[in-house]
Amino acid sequence: MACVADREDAVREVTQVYELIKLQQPLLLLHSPQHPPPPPSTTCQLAQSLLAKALRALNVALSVMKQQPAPVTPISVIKAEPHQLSPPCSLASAESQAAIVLSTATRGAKRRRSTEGKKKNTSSSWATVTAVPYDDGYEWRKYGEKKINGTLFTRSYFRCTYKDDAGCLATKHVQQMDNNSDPPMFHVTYNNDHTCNTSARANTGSSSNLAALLAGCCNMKQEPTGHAAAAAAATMDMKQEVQEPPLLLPALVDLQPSACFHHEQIPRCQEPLFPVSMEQQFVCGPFRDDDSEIPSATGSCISGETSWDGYSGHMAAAEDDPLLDLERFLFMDY
DNA sequence: ACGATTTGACCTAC
DNA sequence: GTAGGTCAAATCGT
Repeated sequence: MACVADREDAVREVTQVYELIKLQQPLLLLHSPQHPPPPPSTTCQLAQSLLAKALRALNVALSVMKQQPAPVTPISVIKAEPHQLSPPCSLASAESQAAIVLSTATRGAKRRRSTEGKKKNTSSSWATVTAVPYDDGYEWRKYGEKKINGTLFTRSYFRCTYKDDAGCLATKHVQQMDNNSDPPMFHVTYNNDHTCNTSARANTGSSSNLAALLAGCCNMKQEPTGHAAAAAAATMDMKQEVQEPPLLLPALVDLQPSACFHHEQIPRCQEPLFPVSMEQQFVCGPFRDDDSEIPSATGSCISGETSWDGYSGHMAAAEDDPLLDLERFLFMDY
């Protein structure tokens, strides 16, 4: 039986760190193109310190969260590796699905992409399970929809809006997993990194992730996320009044796992969080083949709501998974 | 009018 | 033949 006080403590700690990050953000100049950035070394030190604290707090919180019933909005992100893939979607429950990750690489082993220019990217493919598949920081244009065998819902295909302009080959497809979970979960598979913008942006796969932000800050390559969340949401029917998201981190208004962020609240940290390489570089240690969801969940922590849920979803999916693995993972570098 | 989405056809791999 | 992925004309929304 989970202790409510522990949970509240965990949430409180996360909140504090989050607020700290928010307060320190002007120093980080994560989104302040008007001001010249501080020296890279200072920036990186501060960023890493904050990130370490955030991860530690999140770890504590998530440790408690593990005791809770799986909330909603599970999100897991993983660099797809053929050997760690689950069998094609039992599509049974949201909990189990949270950890299910498929790759186009594996599918590619079964079949190759049909048209030219799309078959060479099996190495740049990753998948995520999320409740918010359409707001991942990039602009997508839908180019197809298909009913897939064994699925209840059609699969939607998207490609980068800037495919023509910048030759960006990034694509993704979104598959709703079932209608048993609330909110509904989507399996999103990404192919190809974005080449329509800076390398940092392309590598992260999401301009919104804190680690990506930190990376961009340290590398001084982070660009204003011009065509980010606003248009991403515009690609779908879940259109809300999405404006250019606030440049500063939003207040951590609600850490309750059962709550859902509105677009205005989402700190622009939807999935995919980033490819493995980025995550390894700035957040975590080496991945484990048998625990591949953990890094991704961690990577999403800073964003708030969705990460919590994602983590919980993962935990629910792997009940035997000891927290020690997570702690080892989180504190490896501290 | 322009851009985005829809949808059936087509292509390719298995 | 089947299934997944993409194309492109038609349609829709602004």
